[in-house]
Amino acid sequence: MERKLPQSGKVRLTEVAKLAGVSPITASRFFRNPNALSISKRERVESAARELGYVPNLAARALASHRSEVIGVLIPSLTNNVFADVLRGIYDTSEGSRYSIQLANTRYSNLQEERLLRIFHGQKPAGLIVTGIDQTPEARAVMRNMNCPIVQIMEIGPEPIDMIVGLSHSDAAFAAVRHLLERGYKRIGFLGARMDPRGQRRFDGYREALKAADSFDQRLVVTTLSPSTVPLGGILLSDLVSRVPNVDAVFCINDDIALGALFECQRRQIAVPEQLAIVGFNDLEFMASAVPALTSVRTNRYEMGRKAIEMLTAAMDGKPPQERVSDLGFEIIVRASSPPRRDPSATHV
Amino acid sequence: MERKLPQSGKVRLTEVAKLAGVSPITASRFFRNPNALSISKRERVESAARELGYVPNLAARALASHRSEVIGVLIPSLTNNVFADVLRGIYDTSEGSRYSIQLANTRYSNLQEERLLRIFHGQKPAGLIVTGIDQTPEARAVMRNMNCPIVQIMEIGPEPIDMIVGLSHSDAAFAAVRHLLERGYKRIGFLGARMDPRGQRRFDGYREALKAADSFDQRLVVTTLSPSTVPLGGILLSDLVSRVPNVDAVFCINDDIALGALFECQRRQIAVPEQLAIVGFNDLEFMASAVPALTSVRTNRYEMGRKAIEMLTAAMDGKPPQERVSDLGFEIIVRASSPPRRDPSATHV
DNA sequence: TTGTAGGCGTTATCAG
DNA sequence: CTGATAACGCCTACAA
Repeated sequence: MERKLPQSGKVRLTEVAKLAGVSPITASRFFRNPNALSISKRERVESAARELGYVPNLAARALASHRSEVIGVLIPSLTNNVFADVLRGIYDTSEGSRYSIQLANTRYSNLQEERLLRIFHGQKPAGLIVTGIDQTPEARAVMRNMNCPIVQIMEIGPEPIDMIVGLSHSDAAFAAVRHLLERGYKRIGFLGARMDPRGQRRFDGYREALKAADSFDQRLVVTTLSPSTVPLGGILLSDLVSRVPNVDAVFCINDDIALGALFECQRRQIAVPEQLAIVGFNDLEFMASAVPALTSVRTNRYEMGRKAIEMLTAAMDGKPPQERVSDLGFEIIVRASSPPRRDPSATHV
Repeated sequence: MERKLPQSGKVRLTEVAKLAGVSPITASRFFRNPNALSISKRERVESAARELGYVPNLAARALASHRSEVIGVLIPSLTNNVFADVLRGIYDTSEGSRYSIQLANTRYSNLQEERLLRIFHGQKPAGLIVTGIDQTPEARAVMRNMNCPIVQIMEIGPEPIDMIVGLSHSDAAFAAVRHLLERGYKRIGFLGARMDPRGQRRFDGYREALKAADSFDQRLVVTTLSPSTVPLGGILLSDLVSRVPNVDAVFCINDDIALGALFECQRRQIAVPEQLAIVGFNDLEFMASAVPALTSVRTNRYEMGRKAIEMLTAAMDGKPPQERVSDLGFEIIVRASSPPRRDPSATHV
């Protein structure tokens, strides 16, 4: 019985081997580990493959070897700039390797994440990158079954599934709020949207910093579950100033909210930073351009993606792990929106 | 000879078929075309699959069927917000289908594009999405060899490779500049960065509109090949006003440049829109929030991604093409940054 | 360093 | 509508 599929001059490993005068398995080895071949055969296979224009059939390879050369990547949003940078790091770094990226969007939903994880599970990926540390127990169970290296990205936390690279969002937020406190601000508001787990932990850092200074006040906290957008920053700021007119600084959960807050101040003729200081989070490029330039917390997002792929490929290639936890830290980038406060009641310096 | 690979309770189609009391091929049909089965068998296979937690092996499927269920997507940038929206449309829409997305980043390089296309070629994708209409002849040759439906996105133009969805960037820019002319602006500058093919065509639209009004002046054009960023918008604006101090409006190649230009005006105390009108391109969310709110050209980016997948899946599923060219158009969103000009020399209306 | 043998899980084909 | 049979192209395991 003949198969009728048009084989369109398909070149298989067998053809390459025949032309090179070696057995198929030798040719196969050439593509996976050239160094295992004698130099003469290596060269013969190489030129034969080139001559025939051989392209390996990845499906056959995956079927026979029980593993694909796919790295699954789960992120919660495609729209958020923050992930664009991480993705760039991931794609740039994986491009050199033999692995390809399979991206999926959880839309900030744990259920979606579980579902996607199950799909990935069926594809036997060589490695996996997941966002954050808040996977459900079910999701963690699926991952443990996947039998491949896994890197959690964006933040660090206790009990990593396997490897983890990121920063402590609560520490970063704590430091940002300390910066405001040290510069003399007293009534520091919090503008939060989306309030995903990382946002929650930024809020935790904010609260802890203020509690330590005995300045925490629930009325200063304005949050919503809606996705972060620039316009929303304006709405949140409006809310805050109507509730606490004498607020003197705001810590925004991210830069989009901060920009929206700045615009709202411009609209309301609230002088920034004289009447209100603003601090954002992530340090997107526009923060330096704004008028006034906006203080923010710089996170190493590109680096996070790069590092995740490096850790993963090292593990997939069987190299001993150098480190399972990589804290990429953060940096408070101080700009004009949060100068030392000129407190009328303070002595002149 | 036994294989030693731990099969870890792997559930195959055979197991499902056995439990359902049908032949493997019948079970196989269930997953591809349930309607070809009698209702009773359909139900038996379904419950058996569910009970066993069966997940199809995509590699085996691809090997046996000679086609992968992968849609290759080539975009020039991961950082640019514009593509994030398109990607969201692509991922959202493909999620329901049986196709998965393979994303690759050309980094605005034709050579990268060719290289990636060759890689995709080897993977026999079920469909392909490429950005723009400026593929090299070599790239076009590779694509023709791929023997799968192809959709070009972002813009429409002559000689589509297969299908195409987008808008005319020159028409859109022309309309934006016409808007300024009609509102009485005389010296309309152009701020351009990156200057990729779509940027070039926006410039073409700008130039044509001004030439038609006999107002084109090369000194009003400030461009750079550097990637677009908000800070760059400020630099370009500085350049423009130092060259043509009495410029009364700027058309910016995109919204990032427009925002940077606005910030620079704030810094230089140039009143917007009284002294200078600003128009951007893409209508990102922040345009409506800015102070003043910025006029822009809305493009249907999410819809572009959605439509591309729809056209592709229809073609891949063998449906007759409804349309090979889909012009999604654009809309000038007029905001406070480009009001009718109060020309001192004009009569009062 | 190289080769032999057999199977990975699915689907195409054709016959009922 | 259903089933028997034979691939799909490559790789693992083992032996030499």
